[in-house]
Amino acid sequence: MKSAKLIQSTSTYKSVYKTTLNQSIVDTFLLQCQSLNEFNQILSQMIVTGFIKDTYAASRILTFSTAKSSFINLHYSRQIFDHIENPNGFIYNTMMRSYLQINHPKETLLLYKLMLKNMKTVYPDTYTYPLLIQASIGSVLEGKEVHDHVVKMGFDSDVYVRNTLINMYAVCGEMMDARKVFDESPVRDLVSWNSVLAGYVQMGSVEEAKMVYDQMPEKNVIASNSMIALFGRCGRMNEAYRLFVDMKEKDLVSWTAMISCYEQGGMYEDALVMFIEMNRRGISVDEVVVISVLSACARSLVLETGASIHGLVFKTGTSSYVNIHNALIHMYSTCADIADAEKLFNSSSHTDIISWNSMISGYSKCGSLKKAREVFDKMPVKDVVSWSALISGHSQAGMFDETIALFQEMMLRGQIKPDETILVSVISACTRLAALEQGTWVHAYIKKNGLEVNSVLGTTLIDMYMKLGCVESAEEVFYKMDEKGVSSWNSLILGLAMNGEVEKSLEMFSEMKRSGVVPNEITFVAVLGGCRHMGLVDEGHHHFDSMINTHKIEPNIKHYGCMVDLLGRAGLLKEAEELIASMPMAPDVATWGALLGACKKHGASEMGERVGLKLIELQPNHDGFHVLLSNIYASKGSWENVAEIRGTMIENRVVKTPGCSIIEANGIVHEFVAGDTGHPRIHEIEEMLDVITERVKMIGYSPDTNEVCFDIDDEEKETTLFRHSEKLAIAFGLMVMDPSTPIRIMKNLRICNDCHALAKLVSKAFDREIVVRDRHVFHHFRQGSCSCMEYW
DNA sequence: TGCCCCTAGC
Repeated sequence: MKSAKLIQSTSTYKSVYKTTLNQSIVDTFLLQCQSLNEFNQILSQMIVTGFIKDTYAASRILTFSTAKSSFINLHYSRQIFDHIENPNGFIYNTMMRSYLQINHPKETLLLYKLMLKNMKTVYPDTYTYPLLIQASIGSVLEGKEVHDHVVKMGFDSDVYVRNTLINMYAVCGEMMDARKVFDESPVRDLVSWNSVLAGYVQMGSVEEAKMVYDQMPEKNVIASNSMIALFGRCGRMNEAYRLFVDMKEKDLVSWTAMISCYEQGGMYEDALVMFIEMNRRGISVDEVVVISVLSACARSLVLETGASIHGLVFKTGTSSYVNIHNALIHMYSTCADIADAEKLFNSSSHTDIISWNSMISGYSKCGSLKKAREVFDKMPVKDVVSWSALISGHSQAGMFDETIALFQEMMLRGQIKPDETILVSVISACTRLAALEQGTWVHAYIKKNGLEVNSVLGTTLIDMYMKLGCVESAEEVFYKMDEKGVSSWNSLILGLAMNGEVEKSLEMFSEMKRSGVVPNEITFVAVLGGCRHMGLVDEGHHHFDSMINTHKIEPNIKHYGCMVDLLGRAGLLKEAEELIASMPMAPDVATWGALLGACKKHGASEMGERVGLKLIELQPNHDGFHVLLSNIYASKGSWENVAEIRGTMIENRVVKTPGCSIIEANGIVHEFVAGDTGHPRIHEIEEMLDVITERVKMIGYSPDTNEVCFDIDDEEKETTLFRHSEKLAIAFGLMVMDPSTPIRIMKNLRICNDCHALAKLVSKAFDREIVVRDRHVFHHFRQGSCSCMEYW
């Protein structure tokens, strides 16, 4: 009865055997069986003759069918299983193992339930529980349940069962439980030791792993290889190497582990030397080691070695492996040998997406974005890496508009979800373009889709919000981050200081130290920069000293630059000049430039002249220094000297960088250049400027004409001043933007005294918040005052 | 009939 359905599918074969079946005939037949047809012949015969009722025969046919997954699918095997009248433990185990092998652990567990239901005729044995334990990997709860059954049924003394339990807990990251099973084991074999060791290795718990390894009664190659890899991952190269040298029997994997340790630790030369030594000793190479060593070549940009490895793998015939082929293309394109990359790429069948992606990133790295796009367009199937290579390629080439356009194209097509690399590229492009709306959209997308904001992505978001003047949003990102790296803190500290919240910035610096994150040299650039904004001379000195003495960080030229600027702005010009003289390295243009700025601010025209002339000598084509020096002369009315500077500027072909401000209004970015008359709404803007002037003059504005360095009369000076790009942008913002939205402006140069004074008064007279980011710092203008407290 | 099995990547 039970066999009716199965016979149907096998009925065409019923007359093959006339003789009665026995095990020896079945065995002979199975030995030759190579297709489903042949299999069905014997199976139908077994059913018809009733030989299938023989438990041993049934187990043989089921074992055979589960082993031949190439022509018998598991569903069919299950049908056979269901037709076996008195399946024993062995038959259950075989079926359960098959489900496990095709990754259907749930079916394995269901079969166990069936087994328990039929407990009168069949019992789980020591072979059943390892299978069940493996089937419950992925759910600790299920694993514990199975563990309970093991104890209840009395199988917990079996070494196989215990070892599988150790492995299960270790894989699930439950090392306490793994360790408990291990410690309580009456018998421990090599597998027990290796399993518990593998758990610690996977967790990266190097001390625990080391302890287990040292206690092992006999050290096997696999355990030693794992330890080498673990030491490497933790950056403990010396220990990895010592272990490697001390190993009595090294195999190919030991060499590979050591080489990839070096490769991943950035010690590319050591990796290559080790590979050469391996070859010299005549140890054969495999795919894994070749890929590792090619990666070392790519990362260290040593094309020649890479090419000689190419020669070697060509000889051994491994170059035809797809993975090696791809690694070669990657190596050539990364080393900017795009011609050889192309040659290999064109010689392949183009079926592998990885080689296409390598070509895209190769062209991107060489700056051939057009070619990268061509390859991209020709690709039959694109994955997230293809988009990532193209998008980050454009971002790295400074093509920010294109970066965002590509991202929009990708989102529009809707097939690929962006990964973290893409998001980081797009967010930094938004930062550079001051495209806050677009950036905020990306952030909203991340939140909406519940994407993980890891340290890098979070830091990029903080950086964006801070550089676009949205302090609260930046802080929100920071507090929601799970893992805060030193760069996350740096972005926060730097951003707060940049936005005029220096006190908070310094508080965060203390908080950072309290939370155990070790500050690095960038942290101190941020901290000293904060002190500089507020003119906190004593505090600046204190942090500068603690950097050297407490944190053992050698000050670099940027730290000195900050200190010079801090002292100079505070009017301590002599002290600043002395600090420059005490620097262990040659002061750079920025350092002298800071001093020159300070001279201008404090009207120290004698020192200013000296420093200015020195700077012009150091960098004759820099526009800013000429302008600064010229301003120093202009402010004391030395028009002859001003004219002289203008002469040198013409002689040195210095072109004054025009001031340029951008403002994003209603999703569109508008650009204004000083003296601009090109904007389509320029007449309205000019009318608005008149309105502004009238209103602010009533509350005490008078143009600060000292800023204009040319010898022209005061009325004309005033007109020139009113063509400054930020004023045009402010007027435009007042015209078109909703009063509830702050007017955000990005300027390429520093904001001038006059524009600063005007912006303060506008914020009061028009009751509007204005945010101007200049080259150095943010100015949040609210109700007549500015967050920079007049330090900029 | 079984448990552990290390090394690589756009």
